[in-house]
Amino acid sequence: MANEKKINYVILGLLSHEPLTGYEIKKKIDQSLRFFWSGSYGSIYPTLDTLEKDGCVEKKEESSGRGKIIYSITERGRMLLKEWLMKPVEKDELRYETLLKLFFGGELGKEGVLTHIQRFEEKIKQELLLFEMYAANLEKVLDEEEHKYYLLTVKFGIESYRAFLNWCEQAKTLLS
Amino acid sequence: MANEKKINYVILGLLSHEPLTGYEIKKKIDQSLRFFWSGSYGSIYPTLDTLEKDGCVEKKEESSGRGKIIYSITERGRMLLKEWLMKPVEKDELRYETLLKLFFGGELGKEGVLTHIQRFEEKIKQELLLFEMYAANLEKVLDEEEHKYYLLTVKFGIESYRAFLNWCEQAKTLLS
DNA sequence: GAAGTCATGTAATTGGTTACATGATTGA
DNA sequence: TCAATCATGTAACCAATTACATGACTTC
Repeated sequence: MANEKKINYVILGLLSHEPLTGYEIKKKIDQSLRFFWSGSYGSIYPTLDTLEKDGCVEKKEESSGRGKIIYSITERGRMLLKEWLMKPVEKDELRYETLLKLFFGGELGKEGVLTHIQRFEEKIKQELLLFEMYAANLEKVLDEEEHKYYLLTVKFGIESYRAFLNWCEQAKTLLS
Repeated sequence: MANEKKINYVILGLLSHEPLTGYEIKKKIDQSLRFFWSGSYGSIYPTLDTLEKDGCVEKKEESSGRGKIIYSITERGRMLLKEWLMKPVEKDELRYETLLKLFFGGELGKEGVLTHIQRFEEKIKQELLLFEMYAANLEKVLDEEEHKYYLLTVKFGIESYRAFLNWCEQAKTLLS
């Protein structure tokens, strides 16, 4: 596992919780990590292959049923995951097209800018509701240690999105 | 300008304010857009080329001095920029390695997680100070219309970063 | 005259995504 | 039986970044 691309660690991290198929890994990413990470089949399946060749994961083909391929993490995989987890973070990146369009608002005009803010606000409100539901569910099962860490990331989403909504109000005032 | 990659519009947007060289475009991105966008020479110079071939920008080579190539936007470029600005936003994306590492905190352990939170907090505090300076400067020159839109994006940064710091406190409490 | 910045550009690589192909299983 | 979902995989593409190469101008 010479290369350091993050999808390696996303997969190892998810497998460190429980054995999963490629398909299930994709679902976990879309459900639990979607706020701060993404990944496609086109990166997941090939990465599972190389992780197996490098002895970081083991595969087990179901003999009955659909013949699913269930991957689990090896000791070596767990070690490499831990090593990466301890390293300082390299990059936290925000890429908001909304802000890009607002920055060029002089060309777009006030009405157009307000439309973007409106759309943004609605999307954030919806997402926030979901996050608040996740958080409420996680709070109920905090006895399990890992849930604490999931909750941490959900709370990050909640705090951020509340701030975004707060900003929407400010922005509308500033423009009116 | 058949393809829709965003760097096209970043450049057109910056040139809609004033004529610039490729080098200056890079600086503007790093200074004013860095919170929500990025771009490298390897994408800027080739894009300027194709934008010129498509009649969206015009170049003017300085005869004296260093022979800088100064680009300015054409009417066609301005039109295409406006068209894009009016379209709904396609993607607002956050990619925070910090949150990824926290999500796998079960494997890393409490101390490790706290270290990441600490590092994150320090970085955000520094950035926030800068944003607050920018905002203060912009508030002084709000008579110029475009500054309002710059301020909007800076304020987004400020609100977000304050929320992040608030989350850091919550997180530390939750873990202790 | 050396270091730093200004300035333009390119080749190789990266870290993916998208779209497609294929087929089994499940539930209405 | 038919749509939806489960499940695996690949080929082509893409929007960049990184690292390098080159050289002029400025400032100490």
